[in-house]
Amino acid sequence: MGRGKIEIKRIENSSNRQVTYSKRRSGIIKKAKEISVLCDAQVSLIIFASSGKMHEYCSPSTTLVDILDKYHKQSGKKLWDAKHENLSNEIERIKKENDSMQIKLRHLKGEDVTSLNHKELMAVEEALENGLSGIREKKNEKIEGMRKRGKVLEEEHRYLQFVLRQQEIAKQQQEMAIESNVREIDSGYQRESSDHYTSQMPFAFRVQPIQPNLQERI
Amino acid sequence: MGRGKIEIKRIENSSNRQVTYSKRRSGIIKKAKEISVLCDAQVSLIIFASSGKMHEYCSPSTTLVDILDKYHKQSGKKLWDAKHENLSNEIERIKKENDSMQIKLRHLKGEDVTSLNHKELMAVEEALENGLSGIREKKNEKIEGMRKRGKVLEEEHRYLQFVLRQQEIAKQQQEMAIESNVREIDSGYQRESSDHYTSQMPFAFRVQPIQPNLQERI
DNA sequence: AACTATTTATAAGA
DNA sequence: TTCTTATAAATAGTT
Repeated sequence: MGRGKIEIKRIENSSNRQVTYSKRRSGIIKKAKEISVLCDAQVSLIIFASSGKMHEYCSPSTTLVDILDKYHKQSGKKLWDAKHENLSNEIERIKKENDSMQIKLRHLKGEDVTSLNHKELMAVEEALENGLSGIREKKNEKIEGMRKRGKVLEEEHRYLQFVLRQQEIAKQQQEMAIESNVREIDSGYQRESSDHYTSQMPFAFRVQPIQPNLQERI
Repeated sequence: MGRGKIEIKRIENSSNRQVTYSKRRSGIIKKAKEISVLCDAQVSLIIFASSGKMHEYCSPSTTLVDILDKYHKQSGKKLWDAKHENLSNEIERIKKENDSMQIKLRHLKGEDVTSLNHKELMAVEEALENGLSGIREKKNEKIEGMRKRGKVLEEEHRYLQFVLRQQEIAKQQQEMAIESNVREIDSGYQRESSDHYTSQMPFAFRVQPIQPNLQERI
């Protein structure tokens, strides 16, 4: 279409080729826009000149990624590399896993069980019973543990009170001893008294009386 | 270019649009071929009709992947990576969902509950109890349903036996009647006997005795 | 799917 | 390059 007909073969004259490229490029992009609008089509057009310069057109209703995604689905050709495919597969796999877990959870909540047959109902019931007995066992263990720890705390409390009392007594005795020294008289009372209190200390606390990390196990 | 000028806007008439699409599609693909050959250009053209059908053209000297690779390098736009990132994010999201469900399921099975505090234990226990009572309710409903259907079947069974017996009796009576006719004597026995059996038929079965769609409700 | 009157694209020239 | 214009090509409406 022009002053003369041309054969469709490479234009050897470089500047002619350049001019024709420029003209036809804008022509084809115009056509792409038109078919997009007129016919509700989604078009992706990418053109590289031999110089390496790129031009593109993409329908306004979509994106290149979107079109390539569709292309991928329809043609089956792998554009996205193996890595991509793997990711897609993994998503598929995880989604399935997800769905089945969701169903299980629902069943365990007693939802959506109308579709289950008797055998399946029994299985769910058994699972719930097992779970419940397990949970109750654990709970009881905890309660028992707390009870025991309560006792231990009580004993520790008693021990601490004992130590405190002992320290107070020691202090008093020291003061008394100082008084004695000041007066430079009397002795034999101090040691006897100390022995008395030490023998009152519960045996269990003479080695490592305080439980470490007590809080963390509650 | 045609019998009349057209405005470049969506063609509302569906079949017109379809025809125009077809014509212009081949036109634009021809143009793509021509610019490829004439100007040594590399062209990728992907068109989706609104119907979803795809057509593509790619210069013979290259491939779509190649062009997209170049596109990627020149435009700096991430085609691959964006897609890749999206997929990765989705996997991440779904995995998290997955994990939390898995933990819930474990807890409901009574596993891994050591890490739970007392309040959480109580919550799990309550969920199990609720589920269990729900399941048991459903199960009992089913059992009750089965019991009822069992009764219906029993009654039907009795009815069928009754009908069968009645038919046998009728047959016998017919035979007796024939014998009577042959001998040309006796009468008054037949009718009495028939009335006797009809009165034995359970009242409930005199209208619509058989339940329809019995299987479907099991 | 073919036809054809027109419009549109563009090759060559300025 | 860009503009012009003669002509080829594309295509809208029709059959």
